Amino acid sequence: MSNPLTMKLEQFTRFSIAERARLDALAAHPTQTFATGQVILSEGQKAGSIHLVLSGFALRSKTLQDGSRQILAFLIPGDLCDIEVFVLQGMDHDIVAMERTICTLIPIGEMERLLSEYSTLTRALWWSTMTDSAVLRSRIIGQGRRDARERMAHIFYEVLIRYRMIGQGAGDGYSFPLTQQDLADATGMTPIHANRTLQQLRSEGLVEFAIGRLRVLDADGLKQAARFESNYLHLDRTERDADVSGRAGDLA
Amino acid sequence: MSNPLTMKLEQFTRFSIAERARLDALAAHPTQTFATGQVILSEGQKAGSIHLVLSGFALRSKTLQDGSRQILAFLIPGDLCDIEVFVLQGMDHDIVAMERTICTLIPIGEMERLLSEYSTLTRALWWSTMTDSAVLRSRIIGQGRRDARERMAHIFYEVLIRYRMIGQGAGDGYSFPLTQQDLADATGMTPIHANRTLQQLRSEGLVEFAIGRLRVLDADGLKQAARFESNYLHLDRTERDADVSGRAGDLA
DNA sequence: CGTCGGATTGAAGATACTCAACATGAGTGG
DNA sequence: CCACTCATGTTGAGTATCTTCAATCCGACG
Repeated sequence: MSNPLTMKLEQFTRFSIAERARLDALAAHPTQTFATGQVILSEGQKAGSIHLVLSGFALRSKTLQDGSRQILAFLIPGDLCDIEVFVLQGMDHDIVAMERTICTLIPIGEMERLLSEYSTLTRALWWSTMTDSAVLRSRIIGQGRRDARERMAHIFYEVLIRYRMIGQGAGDGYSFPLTQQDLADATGMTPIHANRTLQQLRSEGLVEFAIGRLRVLDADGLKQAARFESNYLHLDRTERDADVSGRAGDLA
Repeated sequence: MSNPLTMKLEQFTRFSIAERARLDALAAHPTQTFATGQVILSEGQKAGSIHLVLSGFALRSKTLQDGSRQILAFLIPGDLCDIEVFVLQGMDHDIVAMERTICTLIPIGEMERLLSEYSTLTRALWWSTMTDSAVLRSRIIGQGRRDARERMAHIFYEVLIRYRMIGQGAGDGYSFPLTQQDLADATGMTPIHANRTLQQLRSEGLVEFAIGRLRVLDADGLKQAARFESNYLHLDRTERDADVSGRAGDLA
């Protein structure tokens, strides 16, 4: 079966049989399972292997000296936690599992071999890191120029799209195991204000946010509320997000 | 003479004579000069060559439909505007020159050859994009968890450090050709509030901000005011920022 | 049944925004 | 040389958004 990384990268490239097999084989490596709340990688750490999320949900977070925390990104299946190890000396933030999360550990050497062997893969991975950067930029725009409601809607919508990229989130919502406190740390507000903002989105009939799960009731409305601009995700081969209510099946 | 890209990358790697020569030779390519305010690359555009800033000052900016603008990053000599062209279909934001700015245009093919030829360079460039991401993340932290004064101080300090990485900014401040409107767009405030925040930093004796030029009067104070955390820049070979008042000369 | 983490509500206060006026300086045309 | 415009910077006053500090509620779990 196709691993979620393959699925994600296929948004961008069409792989040969050999490349695809090689990529899928990554999931065969030994895995490590992390419990809810467990730290996958902590600031300063430099692991000997690269962590690929196979299933579950994790996030990048940074805690400042005064205790305030900022959530930087969400990691869903198919995301690499730390390709940075290739070149940087250590993590500059933490990665924490928000539900039972399984990672494949890819030895650095193995990854290096893979990259030198298949230049298509190198490009695909590069694409992946570039779109990650684009997501970071879009979040800066959000924090700088969007109000609380728009920011929260934007996060919900972005995660929805990303789930759909790996062929999930079509049914009744998707796994989004955050507390309102976490949500506040992601959007840069206080938990109180996050609560009220959430209530607003609920009352507008856009989303339902039960603990651990988000259900998008009105995707178009949510997109509008977020003032979402689609182009930054650089989806080459997909329908983009014109039809989010649509079929997950034909992404593969 | 060494081009600013070489200088920057040497923060991370030590190059062989051949590699260094090859890298320096990039500056020999045809250049293009942009006037103040001129758009170097605009959203949606996909140029046939990669733009490397040789001298001047530019920024990445994104204008939303409602006219509000967010400045995403500053580009100083040694920065690449659009390595993304390798893998993405086009720019998702604009790049604008803020003073007379000279770019080398490196044909994509040439860059590809360079990368396949010298794996050290590939790594070094990878390091560069990774640190760029780290800067983006730090800005998210800023927008989310720092107040106006801290945000502005942070931007000033970050640019100071980055200038020092390329061996500049030691004397009486550095080129920072922004209006208060631009500063507001970078920090996510209104120009009025940017003005007042700036006045505060001035009255505290931390900086002087004449038009087009920033002078840091009290680097340590500024760092403190920004609640700056040094590690995210991943400076391997330099003194980091322990001694910002110090000597630019021995960076090379 | 009590405790505990999360969610929710209220009210007061701070930070940052809006709107509007005014100052300053560079550049332009009469 | 002066009047004019225009972009930038500055200041004031009123307002909105978001925060702080409480208190309360609720369901899960021992």
